[in-house]
Amino acid sequence: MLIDDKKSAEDCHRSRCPVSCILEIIGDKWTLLVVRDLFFDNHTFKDLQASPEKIPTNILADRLKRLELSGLVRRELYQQRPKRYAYYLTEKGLDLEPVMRSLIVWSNKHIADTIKLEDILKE
Amino acid sequence: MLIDDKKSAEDCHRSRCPVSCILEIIGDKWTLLVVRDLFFDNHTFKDLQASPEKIPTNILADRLKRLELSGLVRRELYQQRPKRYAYYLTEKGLDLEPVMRSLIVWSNKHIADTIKLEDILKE
DNA sequence: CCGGATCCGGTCTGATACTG
DNA sequence: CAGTATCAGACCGGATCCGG
Repeated sequence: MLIDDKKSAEDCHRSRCPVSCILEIIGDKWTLLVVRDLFFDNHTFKDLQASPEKIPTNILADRLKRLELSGLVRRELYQQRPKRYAYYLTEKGLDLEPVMRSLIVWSNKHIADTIKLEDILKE
Repeated sequence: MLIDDKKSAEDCHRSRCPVSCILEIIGDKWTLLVVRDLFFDNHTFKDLQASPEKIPTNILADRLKRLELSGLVRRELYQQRPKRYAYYLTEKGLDLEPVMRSLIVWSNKHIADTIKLEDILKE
């Protein structure tokens, strides 16, 4: 995995379209779910794995790697032996908050029974 | 195609997570690109096909169907013989504007050389 | 020629098993 | 616990075909 999507990346850069370019990074089924969990204080591999969508371990590992490569996530060693890492959003990652927020607002308005933003943000 | 993703949909509904739910609709590589083009006054199949990302015709047809089923897009007959349809965002679809906007803002800030929002919105 | 539908090879996903 | 390996099958996307 982690093949470089060379062709898409070229397309993106050539067109210089901001939508196309960001979708190269977060435009798949799982990445934004991982970002969501990182926003809501899940930081270890285990925590991230425990989300209701049950992300497969290999996909999770791959997405974390990609997010790190893109500079949205940074790894931090929190235990020496055995080595354990926690994952945190960088500033660049945290800047996705308006995206997250607008997605939630839309869902709350248009999809019945989704958990309300106000309830989520009680932290 | 257009298989119903039954399992994911169940997961989404069970968790009631707004992020998860909206990603069921727009969380793939192409859908948001189609939405982008609809925002920027491309409405025929041909127009949509002409975007720099060169979406394959079968994928485009599939995404338009899904978007219609989700109620984000409506089709309008604009020519009788041969039948020709134009695609428009519904109100629900237009409500994605803040999502679109936040994505563009993020790209402008973090990805070099992407076309600026101000330039795009000169319409 | 336009708007798709169909076919098909290759890639990626994701369930499971496995390792340190 | 935190990942890596494996592998069948789903899905993507390129090419082609077809009705109007």
